[in-house]
Amino acid sequence: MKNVTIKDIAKVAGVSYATVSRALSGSSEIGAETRERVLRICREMGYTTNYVARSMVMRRTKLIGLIVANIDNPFMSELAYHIEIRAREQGYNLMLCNSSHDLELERQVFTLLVGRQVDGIILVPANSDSYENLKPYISKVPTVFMSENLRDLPESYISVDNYRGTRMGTEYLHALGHRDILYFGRRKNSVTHQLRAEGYIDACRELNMEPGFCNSGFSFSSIQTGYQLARHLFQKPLRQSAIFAATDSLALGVMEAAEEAGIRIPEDLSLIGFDNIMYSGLPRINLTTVEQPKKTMASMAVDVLLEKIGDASSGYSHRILMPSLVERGTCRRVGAQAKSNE
Amino acid sequence: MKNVTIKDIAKVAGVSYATVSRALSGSSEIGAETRERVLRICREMGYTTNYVARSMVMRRTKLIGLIVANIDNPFMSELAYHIEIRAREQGYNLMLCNSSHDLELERQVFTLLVGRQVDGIILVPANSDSYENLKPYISKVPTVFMSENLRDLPESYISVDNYRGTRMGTEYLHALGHRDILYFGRRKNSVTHQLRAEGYIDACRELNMEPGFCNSGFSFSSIQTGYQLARHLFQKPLRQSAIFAATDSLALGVMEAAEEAGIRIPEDLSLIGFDNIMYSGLPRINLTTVEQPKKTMASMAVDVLLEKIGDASSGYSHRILMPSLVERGTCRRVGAQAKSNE
DNA sequence: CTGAAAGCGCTAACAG
DNA sequence: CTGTTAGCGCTTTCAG
Repeated sequence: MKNVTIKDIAKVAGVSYATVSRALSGSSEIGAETRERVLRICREMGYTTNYVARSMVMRRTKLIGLIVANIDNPFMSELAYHIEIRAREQGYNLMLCNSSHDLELERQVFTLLVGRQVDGIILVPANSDSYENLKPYISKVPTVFMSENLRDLPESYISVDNYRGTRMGTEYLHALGHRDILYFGRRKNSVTHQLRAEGYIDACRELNMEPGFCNSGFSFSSIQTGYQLARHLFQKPLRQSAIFAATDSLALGVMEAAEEAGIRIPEDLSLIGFDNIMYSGLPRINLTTVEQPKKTMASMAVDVLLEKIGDASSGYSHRILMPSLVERGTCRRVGAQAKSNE
Repeated sequence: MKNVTIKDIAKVAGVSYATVSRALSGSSEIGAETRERVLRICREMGYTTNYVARSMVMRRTKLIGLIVANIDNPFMSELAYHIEIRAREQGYNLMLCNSSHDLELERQVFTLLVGRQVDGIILVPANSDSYENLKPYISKVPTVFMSENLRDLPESYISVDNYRGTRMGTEYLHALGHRDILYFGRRKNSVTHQLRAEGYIDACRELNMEPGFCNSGFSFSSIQTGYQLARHLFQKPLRQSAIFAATDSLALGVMEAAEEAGIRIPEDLSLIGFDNIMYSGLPRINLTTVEQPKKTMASMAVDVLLEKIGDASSGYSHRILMPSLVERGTCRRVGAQAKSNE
């Protein structure tokens, strides 16, 4: 199991181990024949660089810490997939941690990652308190936030334009003839969610509709949450002809409850989500939704982070990407009179 | 950005830095008052252990490499989730890599992880050639394979009893009155898939049914693959009354194609899958399937790996877990005459 | 162009 | 109980 080191190969090559290091690093200050010979011996002896030792002296690890609330969540695992690939392209590897939506745990893994000497951290925060929660530690390592919008906080983040997203969705529903739309799953402790709600509200105002809400409090979005909430909601007949769910997961929960309550989608009720997770494109689900450009967000997060790693004195940047509407099968055109009937 | 080291705190505490190390490691050979004082100073100065340096001398990193074909796949991200949590409980962190179902890439990231000095590797292989592919490198680091069954190869793996799984499913379908079942998506380069096919075949034999196949060649399972294959299949009227899909993803593809072809599930066709990915429990999907106990598999993989790390001379172990049937809504009871009609 | 030597931050003998 | 010292494997001046 003993790995062959630079010294071992120096010995058989009959050179100093500094020379081996030079050959390996492609340094110019080394003779071509020596380089070839050393490299050949490396290959023959199956040498592999010890990155731990290298990191020690180079004072960088080429490691990025990735903290997600829950990798077993389609939105985050899709991000993680693209982040890993992009990072590796750039010579970085990923150290993955789940915060399990827990601020305490999030802080714990953050400091742990710092102790591991990661060169930077990409974070999909547990909630809007994450920034405050991590503030004392963030100065220790280049960090970029993802998905959660930090408004004008002095830290880099990548986010979609959530406000525009819900505006677009609301306008789409309006164009389809809906005049009474329920915003479902408004969440408290998330700026992202607040912005989504604001986009919806403003669109309603401009289109002369009355905003209406079904709040989810502090619980983060999941199919479960959506289901519970919707089940309660469907106990009384619903005035609205459409539901705008704050996330696709929530929308999926709505679907489940609707099924149970005998409410047909889209015949009786139109439904639109936000995120465009993979589930949503499934046959029978076919959820109309507002898409977040996850692959772009992922590469951008890596790029912004590497920039920051490269130049510690650089400032911070906020990148807001445009969402887009994905029309599928859960929204139905309703007549002008649909509003008064429903 | 300069981190405070053991030396810095030794200086202000007025002790040697070995003493600081002792205080930190909770060594017994140190005075209680000294320990307290040192620890207090550590806290005050915001000291954090440099794990890279520690790894260097301890010759272990407390890092586990996790290679999955594609983290953006519900089966694997669920495994990853549980693996990460279990590993962290045991003081290990995860280095995550995607092989993207590519043997060449898989080898690349494997050696990369070895160079990173991970203490062990958990691998969800790209296909059945992974073992051969990685053979020269596996000796360098404790490794456990997951999900793919290695038969009697001398390497540790965790797998579900795939043979029993399809047997169970087939018997279930038979008990529901089905007498002609199509096995869908039989794959070539995977022992796991071969075992699933065998379980189906043997069950058919014993129950006096004629096995029938729709093969997927070498392409790994995905909704796409299932859809393409099923679309082709549904061009001619189907003799069978039920389809056993080799994986849930494939089954989802079947659903999509069935929808398009106007075939109702389960009214016209019963469908059963394998894996029980999260998608399958979704409203409207509600896929009957054979479940793999993913959380158990994940903890077990970590435990087996740590055992191996702890005792390099220990042998290998094959752990085969029992699958279970999850009855949902895609299989329908058919009359005794259903067979002759369909 | 190549060798010698210092040192990254930490642990672990070995002395005292 | 505490200090001294020698590395872990590698990169990087600094001499030659």
